[in-house]
Amino acid sequence: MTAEVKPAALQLTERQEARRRRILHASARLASRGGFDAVQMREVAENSGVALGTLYRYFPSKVHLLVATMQDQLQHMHETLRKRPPTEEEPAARVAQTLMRAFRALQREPHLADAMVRALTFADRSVSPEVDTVSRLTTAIILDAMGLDEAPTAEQLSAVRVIEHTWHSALITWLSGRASIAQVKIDIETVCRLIDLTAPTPAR
Amino acid sequence: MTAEVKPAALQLTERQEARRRRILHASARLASRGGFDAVQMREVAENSGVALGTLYRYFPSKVHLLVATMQDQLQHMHETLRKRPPTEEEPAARVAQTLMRAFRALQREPHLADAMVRALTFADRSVSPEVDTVSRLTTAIILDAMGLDEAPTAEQLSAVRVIEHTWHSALITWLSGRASIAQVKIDIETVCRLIDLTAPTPAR
DNA sequence: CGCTAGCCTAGAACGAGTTCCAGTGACTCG
DNA sequence: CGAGTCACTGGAACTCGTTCTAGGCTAGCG
Repeated sequence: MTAEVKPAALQLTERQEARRRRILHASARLASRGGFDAVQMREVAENSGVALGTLYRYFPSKVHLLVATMQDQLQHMHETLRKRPPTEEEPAARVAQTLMRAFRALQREPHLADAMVRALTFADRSVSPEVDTVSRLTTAIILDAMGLDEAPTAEQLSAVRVIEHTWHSALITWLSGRASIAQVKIDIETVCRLIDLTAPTPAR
Repeated sequence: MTAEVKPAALQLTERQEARRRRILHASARLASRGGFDAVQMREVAENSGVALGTLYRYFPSKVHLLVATMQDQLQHMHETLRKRPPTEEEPAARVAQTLMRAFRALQREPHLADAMVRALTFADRSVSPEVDTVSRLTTAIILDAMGLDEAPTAEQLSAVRVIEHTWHSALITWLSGRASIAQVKIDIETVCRLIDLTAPTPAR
């Protein structure tokens, strides 16, 4: 990671950066209270001391705002995870361990997780760039966890994409109460087996 | 003292069943025009010759309506797929072939697919039973495609769940323009490898 | 110093999902 | 036959995301 890749924010002044932070903070706070529905644009604006129109200048829709919130949280998590890399040996186990850590972190703020994930999957084409950024962040977290020596192969990247798919979707089923935590764990462990399967030096 | 009954499936008169059909039909038609946003409750009501309040009696929210629409379409697809079972030999290939067929069918009505999938992933707890029905239908389609002789093992069921996760999430990335059709194909083929991996009598 | 350009604020206004209400018609039970 | 019940109708009303308008404040520039 070299420079800030904020697309919407080109050279913000300090006051503007502070506003942006206040908005994201208010968004996360409201989200952790009551999830997606609790993040109401008027309230976000009020809580961050900004006019409604200004909020919309910074984030052109509620989904944009929540996806940006997710970016923020993910960056946080990425750093945290980096500080304590997984203890397992095998790449598959390392990824599973990392994702379960992330999952436990989300469990602590289920409403926030709900808001962010719902926004992410509900996002339409107009939010694609931002969603893509989130996706790249997630990919980076997984690749980090794998602890590869060399660049990943195309096959491995496919496996990582599938793991991401499973991660998001499993999260949704858990958030909507249709899957238990144990089931999410099993699903993650199952999909992580793909990593062994696509290792360049097969241990099959 | 009459017990509260689920309005969906229990003891509808003929006129009511006809109304329900008209509503679902109007919903699908509007969805195939312009996706999620084009399905407007007032318009659905008008197009199916029903008052708005009545529409809400049958389907308590737009998401409920669209998930029910998906149920309907999935049932259709299940029958169609049954009539032409996959030609491949190996279970993994059979499932991949079946899902790609389903995918091509969705490509023909991308807006409809958009509306249904967005509704599905956006659904909150109040829609859990309906979403679960959709999930069971999908599971049935995949299990059918596998062409098992015996009941699936727990491991296989995990693999099927992961395939479902991947299916939904890959669909979303395609619908929001962040993945190409080729990429969806690769992801599906990748995840289907889990089937071989969890086969009770390993084919390799 | 005054002007113009932007960004910001307050608040009205609009659209679509959802809820509510008064009335109507049909069917059942007494 | 009469009364009550219940689904349906038409439409008003409410909420919240989003857009629009008018005016104010700041900054840079002549």
